[in-house]
Amino acid sequence: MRATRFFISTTKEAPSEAELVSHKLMLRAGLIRRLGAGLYTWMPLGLRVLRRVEAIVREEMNRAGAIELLMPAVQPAELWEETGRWAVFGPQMLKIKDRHQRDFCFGPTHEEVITDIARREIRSYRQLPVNFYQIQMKFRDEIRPRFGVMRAREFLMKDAYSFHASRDSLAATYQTMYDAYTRVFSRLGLTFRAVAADTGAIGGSASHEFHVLADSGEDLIAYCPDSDYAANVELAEALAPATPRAAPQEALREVDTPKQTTCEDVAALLGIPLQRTVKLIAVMAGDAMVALLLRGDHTLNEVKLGKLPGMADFRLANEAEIRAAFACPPGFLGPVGIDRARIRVVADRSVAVMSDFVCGANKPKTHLAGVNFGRDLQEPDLVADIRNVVAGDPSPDGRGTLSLCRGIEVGHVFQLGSKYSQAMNASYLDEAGRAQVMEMGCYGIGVSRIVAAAIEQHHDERGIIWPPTMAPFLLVIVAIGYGKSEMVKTAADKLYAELVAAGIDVLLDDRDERPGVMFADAELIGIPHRVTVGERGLKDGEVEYQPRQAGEPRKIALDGAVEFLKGLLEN
RNA sequence: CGGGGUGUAGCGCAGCCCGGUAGCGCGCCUGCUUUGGGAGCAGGAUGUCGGAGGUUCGAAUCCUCUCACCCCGACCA
Repeated sequence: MRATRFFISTTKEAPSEAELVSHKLMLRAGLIRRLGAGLYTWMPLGLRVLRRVEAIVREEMNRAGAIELLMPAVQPAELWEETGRWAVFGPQMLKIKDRHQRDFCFGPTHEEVITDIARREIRSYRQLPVNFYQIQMKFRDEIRPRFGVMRAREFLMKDAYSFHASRDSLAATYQTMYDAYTRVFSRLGLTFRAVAADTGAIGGSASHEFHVLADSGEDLIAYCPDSDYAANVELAEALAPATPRAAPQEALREVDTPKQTTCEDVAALLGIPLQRTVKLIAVMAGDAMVALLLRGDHTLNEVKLGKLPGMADFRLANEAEIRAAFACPPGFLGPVGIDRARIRVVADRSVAVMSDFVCGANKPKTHLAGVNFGRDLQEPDLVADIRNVVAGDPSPDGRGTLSLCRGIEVGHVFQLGSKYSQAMNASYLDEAGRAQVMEMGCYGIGVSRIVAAAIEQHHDERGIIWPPTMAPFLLVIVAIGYGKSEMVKTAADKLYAELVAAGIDVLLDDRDERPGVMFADAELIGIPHRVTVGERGLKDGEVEYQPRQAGEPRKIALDGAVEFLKGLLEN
């Protein structure tokens, strides 16, 4: 491709709306342009990258035995009513009406549509297993789209759905997909990690997320450096402390805390570690108030809490509810002396083994110290794991301690089981001629998000550094004075023609720009390899090679340049 | 949805408090010079100041309403 026949639109400054490095660079390099909140045009350069990612995903899906199809982006409401998700998905779904006032949505996902295909097409166990996939635009009306294509409303996704006659078959395809995902992200040159994940509302028995590791990631991942344990913090188990509760040493006493409403402040006032304090979080489960006890240095894990019996629809109590139940404003709540007939107490495992701790006194401007279970208050009604793990916690697999890192979720695989096939009556006849409900798996990859995630991981102060497999061009020829120097034009054209003939995806920068502009653009755009052709070198029969990633520029003979570059790019 | 903020040229911003007919940098156009790291000189074009209403002799500036976007939070297969 010649730059003068392509469309390159770079800027020195990024629009103020961009916060993330990847977002800024994508705008500056002219990969994307914003149309509205969470809506982006993929400009020619960006589209080339997107297509590269798409191609690798497609290759690996095909290799893994998945079969491509393409489903409608717009889906009728009736299908979603069959599974009950028309209501469940709620405002995240873009609902639209046609001219007959019939309800549709712009598909946020395609379980219903594919299950409808399966129940119509698959009648016999002989047709199973089968794995369909598509690469298509999805729309989810995110509460707050942000970070450019990282969390856009319209985004490109690869979604695959497998159907099985048995759980074993599902598990086998799940593993095949897991392996295929590993290949995809490896080929894309990303540093990633597969982590155990919460199955959430979609249900199912097993689930892994694939995360590109980056400090800007929205997800927190707990992993064990000494083993292969890795899990989303939403899921990572905080083991019960190994040491039993110590016997009380201190007497119960009140302490004045005139302005201290947080565990941090109270601990600082008393000069004790934060780990000696207990905080009470009041939540409502239906009409009943539940008091959650967490150590001062821990935070509530809402996913874990929601899985406890009767807590599925919990919410934080508001101030009026708190005052009614505790006769005390928030900031001084504690578990001592409360009406246990009306308020259930759920303690985190780490709190259950504490003694002589500090907590609110249910009295304004007052806390209690030297508090002990059994002596000063009843034991908790329930002891459970309801906190987020922190770095240094023991790994749930018993091998070392956990570390935390951030990740960008770019893939997710689920064993769905029969949730959708049951609801939509997708069945087949088994060998004995009996109708059986199919087992299902689903497997997603955020194709457009990968582009942003890759930039988060691969950039420097000058711009993007594409992994070669997803670069819009593998190599750029910067021709200095192309329009002025016959010598440069001749050499650059010849080199370009020979590289094109060799099947190398090369960009010839034949614009009438100053060298600095062309260098800066090549670096911003992130093309992995650069060859500079100028009169200065040509006089000695040389051109200059410079990798984007790192390393010194080196002079190479013009004569052997094509062979040199071919050899270089084959590695 | 709650809290905070911003809308002025293609992009980044100043001007607003204190009303007087809109400016800077980058980019863009023309010419000359320049050509191995975002050129120099000279000339030039570009704005319904987000929208509507109001106050005023006069509104980018003050008031009311409204829309859009951004940030924080809640939410999230």
